Amino acid sequence: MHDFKEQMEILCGGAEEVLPLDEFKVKFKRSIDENRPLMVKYGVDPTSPDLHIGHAVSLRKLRQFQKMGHKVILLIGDFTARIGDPSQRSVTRPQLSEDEIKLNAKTYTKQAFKILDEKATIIDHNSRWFSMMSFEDILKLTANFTVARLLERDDFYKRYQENLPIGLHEFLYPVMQGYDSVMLKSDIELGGTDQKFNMLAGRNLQKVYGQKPQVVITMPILEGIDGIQKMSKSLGNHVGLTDKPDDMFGKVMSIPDELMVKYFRLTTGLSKEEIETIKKGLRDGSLHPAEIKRRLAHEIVAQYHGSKMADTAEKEFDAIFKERALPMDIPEANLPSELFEDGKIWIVRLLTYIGFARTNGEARRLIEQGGVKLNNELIESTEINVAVYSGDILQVGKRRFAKLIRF
RNA sequence: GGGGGAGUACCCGAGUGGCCAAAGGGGGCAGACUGUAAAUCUGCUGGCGAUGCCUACGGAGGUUCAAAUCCUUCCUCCCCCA
Repeated sequence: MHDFKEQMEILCGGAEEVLPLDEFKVKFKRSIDENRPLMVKYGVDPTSPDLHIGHAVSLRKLRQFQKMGHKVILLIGDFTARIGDPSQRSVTRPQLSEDEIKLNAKTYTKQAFKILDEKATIIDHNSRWFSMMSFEDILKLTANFTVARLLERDDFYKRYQENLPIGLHEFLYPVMQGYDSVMLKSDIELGGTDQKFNMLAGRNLQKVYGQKPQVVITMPILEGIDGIQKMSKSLGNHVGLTDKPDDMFGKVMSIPDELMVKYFRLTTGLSKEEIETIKKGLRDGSLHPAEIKRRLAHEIVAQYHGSKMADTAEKEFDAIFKERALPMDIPEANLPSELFEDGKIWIVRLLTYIGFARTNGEARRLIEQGGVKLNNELIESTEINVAVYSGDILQVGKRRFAKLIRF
């Protein structure tokens, strides 16, 4: 076992903020002295079950706690999800049914246990208390907050300043999240920096209810592979925990260079020193960015698929992008014979039929821009009919391939 | 309850009678380059087997030779005052 200082360092490493730090030290010390595990709360939104390496940032931190003998409470926000959170934008989120939520939560936990230790994890649901509350209970609860206080949250503050709408129920989210902490008597709550205000609300409420306030640990938000917006499935810039090794490798390779160090810090198990070396090497040019990025990709893939699969993914990546070879598995596209006339098919029709272009217009554009190859030969005209034999390879752009099968 | 503002393509957003399939940006796609699907640069970005036709500026009507633009009406959203 590491000593106290070392443990603290590990637990705080990569975190954006620990609020307040000395309280954390005290709690942590006492937990060791009394041999009593800390209860670390982590709230989960069961609306989108697919986890990505952005979620993994927090999950990995939780795992560190578990490794030191502490417990994680995975709180499924099933109550909130049932109401649907329309915060921001006008997009009304579909309200989820209880069954859907259950299913999502199940997928979620299954994926989370790729990182977390199931034995040291307690799963709970906030419907357990919220569904029992009366309006009177709610009023009593909300009386612990003032509007001025809630307006401190910078998201609310900004919207208020800019005359943008703030839904009343949105005001209640921090209240609810805080109440979760009361019900769970959590010692620590972990979450993204975007959760800071809500988590701090938990501290206030716990004090009101005579509990020792939780320590709040915020984790940085990981940008997606576009390097700009936060990683999210709906933005399509995510690296999913269940992505195939090849995809995972490729996606990581496409992050902007500037993000590499952050990714190392938040998504891999590399030590502080190793990361420092990388950082320096990149700065003085002694390390090649492409090499570093492939190491990053390898590290990440290895975590979820094992290092053997990571090796294969790396080789595959080289084959396609360095040597411009064909990938190993090319999806097959079946072409029924009625598509053909005299053994030939209009190239535009072929592209749309396979799904490489949504419309004929799009297919024409691809051809005009020199992005379409049949058996490695550039298609130069939109007005030709091509003969197709089983096993022929159709390629669009650099990375879309199909093996054509006639039947 | 009263007053005001807005709704344009995947998103943001310009356009106040014809030159509008609609500026600009973002995103997406393709090409070049290379170190990768980074960065940068260039091009494309409603549909149709296509020098034309069709569909489109919240919905429905109307005025006009001609409507994103003017009128009527409905819907939706927002703000301010009370």
